Amino acid sequence: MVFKKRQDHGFNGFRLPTIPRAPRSVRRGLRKKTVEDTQICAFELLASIAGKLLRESESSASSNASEGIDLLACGKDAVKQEREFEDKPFKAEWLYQRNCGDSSFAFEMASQNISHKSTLKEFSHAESDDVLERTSFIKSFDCSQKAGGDVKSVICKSKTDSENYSSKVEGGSPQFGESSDANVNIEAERRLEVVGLKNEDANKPNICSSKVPTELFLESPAAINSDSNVKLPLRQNSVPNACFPRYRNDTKLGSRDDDENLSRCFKRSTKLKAFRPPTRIADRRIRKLLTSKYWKVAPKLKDCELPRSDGGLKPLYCKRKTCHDRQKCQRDILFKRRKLFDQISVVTSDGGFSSESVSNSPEKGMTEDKNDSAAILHGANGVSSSVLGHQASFHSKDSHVKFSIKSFRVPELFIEVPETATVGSLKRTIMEAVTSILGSGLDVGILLQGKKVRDDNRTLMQTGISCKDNLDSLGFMLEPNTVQTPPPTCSSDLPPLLSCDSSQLLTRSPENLVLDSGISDTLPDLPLTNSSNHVDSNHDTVSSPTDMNDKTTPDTKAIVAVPAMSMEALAVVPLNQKTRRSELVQRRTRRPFSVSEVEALVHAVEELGTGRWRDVKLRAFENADHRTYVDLKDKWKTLVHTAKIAPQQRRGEPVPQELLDRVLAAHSYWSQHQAKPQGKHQAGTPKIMEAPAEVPIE
DNA sequence: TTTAGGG
DNA sequence: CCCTAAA
Repeated sequence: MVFKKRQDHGFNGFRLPTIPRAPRSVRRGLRKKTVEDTQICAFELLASIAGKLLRESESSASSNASEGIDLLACGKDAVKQEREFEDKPFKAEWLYQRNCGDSSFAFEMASQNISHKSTLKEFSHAESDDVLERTSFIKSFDCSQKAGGDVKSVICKSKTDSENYSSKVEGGSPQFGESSDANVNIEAERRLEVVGLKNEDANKPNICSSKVPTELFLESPAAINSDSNVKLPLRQNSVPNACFPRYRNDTKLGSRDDDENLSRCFKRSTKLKAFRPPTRIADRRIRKLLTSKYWKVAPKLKDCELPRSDGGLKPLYCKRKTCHDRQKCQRDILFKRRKLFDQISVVTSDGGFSSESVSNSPEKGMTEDKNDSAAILHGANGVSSSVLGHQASFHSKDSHVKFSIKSFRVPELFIEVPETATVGSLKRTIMEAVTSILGSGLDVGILLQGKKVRDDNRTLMQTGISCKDNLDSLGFMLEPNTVQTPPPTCSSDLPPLLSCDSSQLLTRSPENLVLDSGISDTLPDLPLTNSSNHVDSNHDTVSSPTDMNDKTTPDTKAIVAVPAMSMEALAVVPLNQKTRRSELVQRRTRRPFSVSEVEALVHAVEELGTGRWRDVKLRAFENADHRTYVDLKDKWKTLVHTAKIAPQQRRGEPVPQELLDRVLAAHSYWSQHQAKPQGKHQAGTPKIMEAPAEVPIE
């Protein structure tokens, strides 16, 4: 029977195509992509942060994103800005400098008036989880620069000492957190100054592949203590722990409430870090990360997945409370969650920073990475910091502690996305998350010998940071500022859609997929920061374009949004974000092929063969703009598959067996006559046709 | 832009 | 359907 039908169709269908191929130019209607998906590279991230800081410092005052960008621009001299943390006693100056040649990026930060006692809280590697927990609920991004992969390291020096110390700090982000009241002001003395940039290269052989290392140097006056007089020396050897045992458990001065909670959520994730491949290359862009492979991998690597997992939606990043809620919310079966784990770059001994995080980019894999990797392994935390042999002498009160930070680590960003989400949406989601984080503000955490120093009030001396030994192990971490992002009910972390509205998602309307909206909400209040998250919200999508509330924010966004590129790119980019968004977008709505379409497809393929999808499109789907040749090719693929499987296993609108038989026949035929044979086989070759006979003919 | 494949 | 590497 079947047979017959086939014949009926005649192998006519298989005749060589008579139709000359139409010029490709003909095609139209296919979807176009923009290449430039937003990608974030570490560098950008860093830049954005810097920009943000600037802005804040400047406060509303001015500037457009452009300023930030400008700073970044190559060749430009460093710009300094002071920033005051209103909340905080600190005043910091950031110096941004980036040279094209050096690709050095420096921050100069001076903190003044730090009168805080800080207590340390240790975290050991073992504890790393905790640390992570606290710090991150977000996966960290590498700040590595895209290109060469920059390594970032922190170098500490004490001015007094001629010697330089370079210590690398693993994730370095300083937290400015909570010190608020300090009784003591140590103003001048305490300030941290950011010292000029240095090229690693000069100092060291750059292990890092990165051509343009970014370094941050901080110089802090030796005297950390309120009393400049204080002596550091004794402690040098002592481990912070020993020194300040009592502090350990101390309350966190500024500590965030949230941290712990958050951390819990993420604990597991933290482990992942260890696994991370050292590879880092700045170049990589997040997007790559996004790729399915990574996703898949990541989970495996870790155990971390949240228990709640399957269900459904997951918040981009959770804060503790939200997590619970969300869990409840999760229902969707449809969606799978994916997690993205990014790690933060770790500073390698040589200073190379590793950003392994997302980057997959193997290309660069530098040897140096090993170090990094090791570090990573320890604790993703970045706890490990290799120390360059630096000697620090803090004897003098005057002495300033100098350090350069080559890389910042951003805490893990935990992202969950429905399976149905497209890569584009994923990208967007990440961007948003990043943006949001930035928006909400990053805190800088200080790690001393792998332990997180929590109390901001303590002087450097008190904490032992001034000690040379400690400097080596001094690290900074960038962590999301939990505090700022209050966990407003649900919305806070996750986009509402994801969290609760799974149903919508299910519907698969693309719009629903948009993650942003929720995210944006998340960002709270910081004037500057807040809306930033929206970066892309798409106009197309549901989310409201309200994105930017502030003008101030734009910069951040801009930076983030910008695909990682050369500095120039950064400079340029600022304006376009929205455009991008639209493009990144959602996956097209699903439009199952109707039987008639299948029939038309089969017929066209019978005549044209496989491998000429454009022609098939033109012939049979000329008017169906929503069917691209890629779609047709994919459909054919699925038809072939469908035809091979048991009918019971087929899903969706049933395709007449007759068509499936033709599919197999044509598939078989064309697979054997691959080339679109000029020779004419025409109707002939019944055998071939029959071959497919796998199909249950009878 | 198309093809060809993997996801 | 998406995303990409190759053509």
